[in-house]
Amino acid sequence: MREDNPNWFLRWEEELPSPEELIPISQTLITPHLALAFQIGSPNHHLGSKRTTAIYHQKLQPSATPTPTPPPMMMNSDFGGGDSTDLGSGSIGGEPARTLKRPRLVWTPQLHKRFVDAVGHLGIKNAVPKTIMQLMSVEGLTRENVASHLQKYRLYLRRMQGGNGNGISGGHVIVSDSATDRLFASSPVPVDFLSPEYLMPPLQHSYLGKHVITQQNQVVRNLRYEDSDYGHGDGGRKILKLFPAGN
DNA sequence: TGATTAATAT
DNA sequence: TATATTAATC
Repeated sequence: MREDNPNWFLRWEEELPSPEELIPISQTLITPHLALAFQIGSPNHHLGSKRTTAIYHQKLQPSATPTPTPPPMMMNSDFGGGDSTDLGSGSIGGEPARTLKRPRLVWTPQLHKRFVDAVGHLGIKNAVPKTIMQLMSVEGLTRENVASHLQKYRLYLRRMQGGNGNGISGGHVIVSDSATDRLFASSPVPVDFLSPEYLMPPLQHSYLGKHVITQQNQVVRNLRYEDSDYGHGDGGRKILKLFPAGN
């Protein structure tokens, strides 16, 4: 139990961007499937695609082919060197963003842990999508991904705080059995986020700065795309999966 | 401009 | 169901 150990939080606080947990990415992550998925200019009339908003630059396109042609990707894999995050930048090969859909992100426990760790290290004041995203330093992760996850995460915290059904208000341990909460419950909740000031009042300002990022950009994680039709074989949306370290 | 939230879409 | 997107608002 964590309540018993006054240092439990100190510990996980220190373990944040532990590179050990990150896998030294050094292999190609983009599979032919991926490439295909991205070329989804799609032989199939992408009718109904009202939103062309999702613009995803093709960094996987070695050749300058503005046209949706499925080139066997193969952007060399050895970017395991020191490239940290390029997806966020938006300009890779100088290729302007293409209008491609970003694969749906899967929040694996590992990824979520990173998220929680980042939040814990940032503190209330700085734990906003942008900074969280930056601290997480995961290639391909967008501010929106984080914002969306953060929204859900906050709802989770709130449920717990109020209900007190499973969570422990005063304490720090939160236990939930709801299938929905499994992911969230799997990681310790940053003390800052348990603060009533954070959960209750919609106050926008008035928080004084806490510590800011201690370690920054950890550099990439293992990234990989997977094929699977999420429930309904709908359009055939691809899923982006970030694998746990050591995998 | 970016963050938050709720609603809604996929 | 989980995640994405959008719109309204701060």
